[in-house]
Amino acid sequence: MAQTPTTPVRLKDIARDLNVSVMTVSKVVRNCADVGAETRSRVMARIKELNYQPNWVARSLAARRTFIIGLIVPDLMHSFFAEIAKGVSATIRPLGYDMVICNSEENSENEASEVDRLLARQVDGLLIASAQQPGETELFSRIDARGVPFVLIDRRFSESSAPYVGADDEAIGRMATKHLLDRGCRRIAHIAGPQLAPGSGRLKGYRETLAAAGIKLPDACVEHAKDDDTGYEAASRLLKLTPRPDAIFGYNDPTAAGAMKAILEAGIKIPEEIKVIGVGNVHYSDLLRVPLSTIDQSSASIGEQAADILIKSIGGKRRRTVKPVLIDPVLIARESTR
Amino acid sequence: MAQTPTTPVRLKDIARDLNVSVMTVSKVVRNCADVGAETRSRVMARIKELNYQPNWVARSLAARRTFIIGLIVPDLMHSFFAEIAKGVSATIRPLGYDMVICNSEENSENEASEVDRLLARQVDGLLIASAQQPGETELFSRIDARGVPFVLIDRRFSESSAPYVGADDEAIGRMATKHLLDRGCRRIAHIAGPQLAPGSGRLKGYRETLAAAGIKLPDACVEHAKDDDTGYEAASRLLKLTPRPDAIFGYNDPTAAGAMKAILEAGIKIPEEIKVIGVGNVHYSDLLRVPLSTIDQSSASIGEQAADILIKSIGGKRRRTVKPVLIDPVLIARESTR
DNA sequence: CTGAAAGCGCTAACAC
DNA sequence: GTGTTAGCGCTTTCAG
Repeated sequence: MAQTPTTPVRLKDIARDLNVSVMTVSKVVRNCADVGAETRSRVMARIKELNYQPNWVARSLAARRTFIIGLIVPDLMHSFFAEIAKGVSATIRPLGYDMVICNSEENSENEASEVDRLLARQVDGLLIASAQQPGETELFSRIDARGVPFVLIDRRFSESSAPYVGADDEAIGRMATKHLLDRGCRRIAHIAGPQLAPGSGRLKGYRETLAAAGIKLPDACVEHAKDDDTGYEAASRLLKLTPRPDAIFGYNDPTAAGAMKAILEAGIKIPEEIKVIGVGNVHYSDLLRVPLSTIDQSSASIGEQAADILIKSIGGKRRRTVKPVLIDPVLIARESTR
Repeated sequence: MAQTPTTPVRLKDIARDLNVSVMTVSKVVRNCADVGAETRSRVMARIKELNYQPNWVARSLAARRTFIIGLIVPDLMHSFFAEIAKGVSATIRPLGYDMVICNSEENSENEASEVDRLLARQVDGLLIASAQQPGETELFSRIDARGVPFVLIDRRFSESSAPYVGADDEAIGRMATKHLLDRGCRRIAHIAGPQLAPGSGRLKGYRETLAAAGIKLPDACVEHAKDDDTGYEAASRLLKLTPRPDAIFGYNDPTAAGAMKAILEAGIKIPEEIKVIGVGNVHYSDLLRVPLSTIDQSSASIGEQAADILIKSIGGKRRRTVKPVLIDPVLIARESTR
């Protein structure tokens, strides 16, 4: 069991055994073309035999490339970010990259120090769902100055020229609201999220759609949730309005689920008396007493596409400005808006 | 914005500027004691001025330590593992470690290749929620042979002498079952999970507790869920038994939530006619139509303690065998077992 | 096709 | 206290 640690095999060892130079072995390992067929197979044989594994730290230092990319998210527990992480990982792994994940805890200073750590580790690129204040792009300039490519995800900063990949939040807002209109609702309340890109985009889409339909609602029809857990209270307040809303659009699923809870507790029927829709298609939406209609934002796809753009700009020249990628939302209609 | 990439400052640059040796600067950076007070402050000043950041790749190569630990989980989307990851991260970050996360997709070969990658990256240690077949410990021996410390989490392999940290699954099974007994239930059905450590531990605890209470139930009272999403079907089958169960214990929350859905759809009342309990305390348990009672397994704490043991065995000598750490479960009683 | 020379940026060990 | 000598294990560059 606990045998004495084995010193890993090095290029040098193989070279010595075979009476060739370290260079030759290195070339075989990296699949360079300019190696004689016979030499190559002798080397390959020995490599298998000794189960040689390149030391990536040494390789990274010499090649000035780590094949590591950094991912910074505000909170891994949020299934949205976990799914992005999964999408990123699935995209980069086959290309030989690994990913180090950092949590900023939704705090801009943590984020900055994570960025510094990652840069010190010489990551080849960065993916950031940023917790910087809107408009605050000093951190991004710093990364730029280092010449390390990065892609912003989920939270957009139009002041930075960095590529951006995220859900199309305005489209989400429009889609949810339109769906509710199509179902015959007219007094559509909204529980809005924090004033970051996603929350305000969805709110904007909601307002536009109502306006386009010629519907005017009192300001009280929009509640603001600080937090994922405040859907319940927000909905409780909305239920006291007269006339009562006939629909509630929650800026994400937890909020909408909280709203559903408040509604059902008040003895009001979903979807007959109030329809409810959320955003995110979290995996339990379907398990709620009334399965929750939702807008799917294809989180995995956000991770995949962001990773894709990043990888390309790593290999490539100075990055040409990439147009923001807005992922199209998909409506998942379930019982709560039947 | 897109200014030309700046070459990072090196120890050498500072040394040259100040007419001291690279070593001296290195010592200041690492806070070694043996540096003159004045020299030190001159160096420090220049470090700030130039915003010097050590190159961790070079440092890792020279010091033969990366301060990176690898975490391998079957699925990041599972909030249980995401929470573990968060706990790990929170524990190691302040100590200067970073974490690279790999997904095995619940596949033993993926896991093995991830382990190899991580070893090639010279990680200082490994945390593994393993997808190896029960009893299959060849992979672990390989890691041992390399002398890299690792800690097993969630899935236990008693054949390996590696430290283990996980929930106390038998205690979980006992606690859930006992709670149901205390509530007056007698025909307690169980939806069991896959035959890995957690699933079978919970099943065992369930059986023991029933036996201790002198209750004998037909085999049909235990259904097996392949998958998190099969709670619904499993419960549907259980509901057809006569006499009908008066309680269902799901091996995790998604399963229990699926069961709740089936029960409510059948027009049966929770908790009056059937009580339901799950495991995991996922964050939405509370949002279900009937808030779900559950056993909390303190996932973050699993990550923290595992990371703790790992870090200690990195610094330390050959590891002394560590007793398995079983985290005590906590009962969260909600409406579904009132 | 093969290999020698020259590092990558940093640290360990030991002199001075 | 400070600096020297040697690398860590690999790749780049460029001769042969």
